[in-house]
Amino acid sequence: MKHHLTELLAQAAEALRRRGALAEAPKQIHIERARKREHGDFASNLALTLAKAAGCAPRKLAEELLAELPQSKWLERAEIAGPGFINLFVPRAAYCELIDDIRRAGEKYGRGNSGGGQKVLVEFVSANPTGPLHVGHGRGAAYGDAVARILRAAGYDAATEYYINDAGRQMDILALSVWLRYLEQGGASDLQFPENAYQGEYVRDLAGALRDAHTDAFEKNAGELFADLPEENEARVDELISRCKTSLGESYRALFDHACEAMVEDIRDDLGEFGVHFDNWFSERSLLDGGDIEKSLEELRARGHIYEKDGAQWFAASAFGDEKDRVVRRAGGGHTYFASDIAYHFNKNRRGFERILDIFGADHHGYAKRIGASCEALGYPAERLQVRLVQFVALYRGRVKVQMSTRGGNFVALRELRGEVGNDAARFFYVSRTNDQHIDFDLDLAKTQSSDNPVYYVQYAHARICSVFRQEKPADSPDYQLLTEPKEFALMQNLSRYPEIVEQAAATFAPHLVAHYLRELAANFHAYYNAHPFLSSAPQLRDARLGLIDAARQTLANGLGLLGVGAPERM
RNA sequence: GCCCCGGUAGCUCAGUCGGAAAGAGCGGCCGCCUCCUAAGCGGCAGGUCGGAGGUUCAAAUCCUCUCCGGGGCGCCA
Repeated sequence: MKHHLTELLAQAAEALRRRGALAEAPKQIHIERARKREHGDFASNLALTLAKAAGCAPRKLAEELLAELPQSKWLERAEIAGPGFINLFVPRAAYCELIDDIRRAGEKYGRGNSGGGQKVLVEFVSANPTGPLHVGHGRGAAYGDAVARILRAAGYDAATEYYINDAGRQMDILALSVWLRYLEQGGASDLQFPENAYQGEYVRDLAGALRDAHTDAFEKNAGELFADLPEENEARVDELISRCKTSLGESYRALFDHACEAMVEDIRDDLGEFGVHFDNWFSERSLLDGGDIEKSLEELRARGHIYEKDGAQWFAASAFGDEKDRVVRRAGGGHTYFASDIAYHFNKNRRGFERILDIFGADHHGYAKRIGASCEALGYPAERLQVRLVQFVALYRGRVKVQMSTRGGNFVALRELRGEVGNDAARFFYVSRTNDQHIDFDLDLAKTQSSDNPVYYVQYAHARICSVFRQEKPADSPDYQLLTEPKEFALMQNLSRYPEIVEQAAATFAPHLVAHYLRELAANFHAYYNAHPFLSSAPQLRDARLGLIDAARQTLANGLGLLGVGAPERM
């Protein structure tokens, strides 16, 4: 509808240009939904923006545009208002036709092709598999998954991916933590579990599972393990890891893999229950094994962006907008985490994606620039990579802020949140705010007043319509011209906005637009429901009304689907 | 010190590629179930859009400065 009217204005402008009244056709025609009923359905400021260049008063120019406006079944009339706005009125018949369109399209209503089949890779969550996901990861999961669904609806070819950090020190610490718990459970008495190892209860579960699978294959004397350890906490853990590796020899790999695989499986299950399924799980270790790290660094070196200093190898990131240069290979040998990132994005670029979307937690915002710098240095277009940060989720119990730290084991798990408020409420809540807005989540409030959550309001609208249909099925093609109530018109108008919402949400990676839209649409329906009877009205009017709310039901279901939230038939 | 995000109604937030008289939910107050699910609806009250300049026919929206809050700045991952 919007596209069509924009096209009409473009044709009018083009006609003026041919006549010589305009020097050139407008680059972009801006048209928006009118806020007031008396301003029609759509309004354009075209005449105001062109007036200066045309050397002509805006209202006069608007008049000339109107004279050239082609006829269309979508356009009843156009008016000039205020300083020179062009207000466009869509005929009622067009809205009536729309109801049929929606019902015929079914779950396809709202899908568009603004994406043009572009291949997009959406990477999100990517939490270290060193512990269960917490509520912060949940936000990334809900956001990333909704973005991917919306992109697909808008005609993008979107693939989702989880990057597994299955290499590096944090994972060694997890393996060590599991091993120590294992020894503890085996009866080791003089064991001092380090405070900076992973404290969570799940580590004990992993140790228990390790014993179930391998009995006492990993038993060692704990006593000598703790002799003469360094004072400083981090150094002590590193020394313990080193002794663990020496002590276990070949079987360290089995310990490590056991811990890693169990954690990844736990994360996969957790996300699966949350309705988030990834197309691909990408292993960091595969970058090492497949030689991608060497290849990407070699490519950077060949392009002259790697230099040596203080015995380490540096990537000249500052030449590409980063604050400073970054180490990729340490003086002591071994590549940095950043080198893996370079290789990972090198790999992403080579897989043929036209756009690469990284969704990070706000604490990773520093990486955006350096990763972008590396992609550019490797010869890929800077605009291909886009990064969206998801701001923090602060948890409160009453007025007390809950401190979260994965290592301390003092975090609130996504699983716990899901259990308390439910998947639907959690998902809807997570995406109700823009990604760059902090969320303060009061767990007590979520538990005691869950009906305050707008998700129920929207779902209830859907369930109510289904309930009506259990008593009377909607007919196929009623006469929608019978729908003359203002509330009916408001509902139709809002239904017609849905494709625009999807398109805009995709263009700006903004699922919250869908959430807010659904709230409005549900409000339209509830108001209508209370004002006019459906079943008890005259047969023909009844059929028209049932058809209208069927279109509303479909749109609510489609929108909820984009957010990964269920559309229940009963509540 | 530098970088990122935010500051809009009592609270939580939309609106920010400039457009016509600032929007919603919650909370508060007043009403509505002999009738399709009251998890609902109708109405009322509530605003210097953090502050100051600037650009413009037009600024919550763009620019500059400034104040306040949150987060980030390792040869950690």
